[in-house]
Amino acid sequence: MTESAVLASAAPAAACSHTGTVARFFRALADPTRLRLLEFILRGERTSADCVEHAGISQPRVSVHLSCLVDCGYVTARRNGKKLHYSVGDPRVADLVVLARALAADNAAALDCCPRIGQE
Amino acid sequence: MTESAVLASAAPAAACSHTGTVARFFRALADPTRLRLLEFILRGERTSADCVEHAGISQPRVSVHLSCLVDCGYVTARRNGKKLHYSVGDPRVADLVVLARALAADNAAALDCCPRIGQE
DNA sequence: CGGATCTATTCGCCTACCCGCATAGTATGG
DNA sequence: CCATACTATGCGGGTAGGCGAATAGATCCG
Repeated sequence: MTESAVLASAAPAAACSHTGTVARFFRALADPTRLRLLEFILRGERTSADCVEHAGISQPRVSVHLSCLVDCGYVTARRNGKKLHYSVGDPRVADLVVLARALAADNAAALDCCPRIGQE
Repeated sequence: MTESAVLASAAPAAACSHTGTVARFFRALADPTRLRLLEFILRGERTSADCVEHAGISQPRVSVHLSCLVDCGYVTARRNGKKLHYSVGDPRVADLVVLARALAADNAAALDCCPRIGQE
């Protein structure tokens, strides 16, 4: 790792990450299937098989969604034998979801009528 | 308004809003243009003209995005003379954005490489 | 090694949604 | 009231990203 790379990763860069990156971060939660999976994993470590059963869609689709959640830093994967186990390490993820749920609940009526966003 | 409707709006329904609704809520922030507008308004009350200039897209498009943010409960509109002024009333909105920015910053590298989500 | 699981990738299709442009609607001030 | 901002809607086109189905790749156990 170069010196500048070390500095870059050490610096939080927090104040100024690009808006596009943050939008992509939100996009990961903007799909009902992924959000459902994340909240499922939030309640405890889950295997892929657990997730497939819970999501009610094909294994390949679930694999893609879980990869996405991992890439975006929401969950981490741990291999144990043949199986992968997924869990949420960062407690801020739960905070984010709880906060969003509270806000969404307070605006559910208007939200459900917003014609600019698909009906489900 | 019916009695049951009154009860429904009085009850927070907080604990159990449907996942689809929350996903729709996130979807509003999943677009870079809308997120950019929200963060702009978060820094102070803005007119539509301010927003058009800041966003760099056409007035009709900005109008649609602002309507979406209003519908989803992120911002409120106030008319003063001919102009509409937009602002963020609920402080939790700022909390949500700050929290998401912090998480996104800590995963920026992986996020930018996630092939499941478009490159911008 | 070889078969049995478990997980990831590719393909084609289809819908959601963003954009610019043109136009319609609405509130205010003279 | 009417002209003039200001704001919202409709349309056509393009791209992102969701889905199922088929298949390829990994990993472990005997």
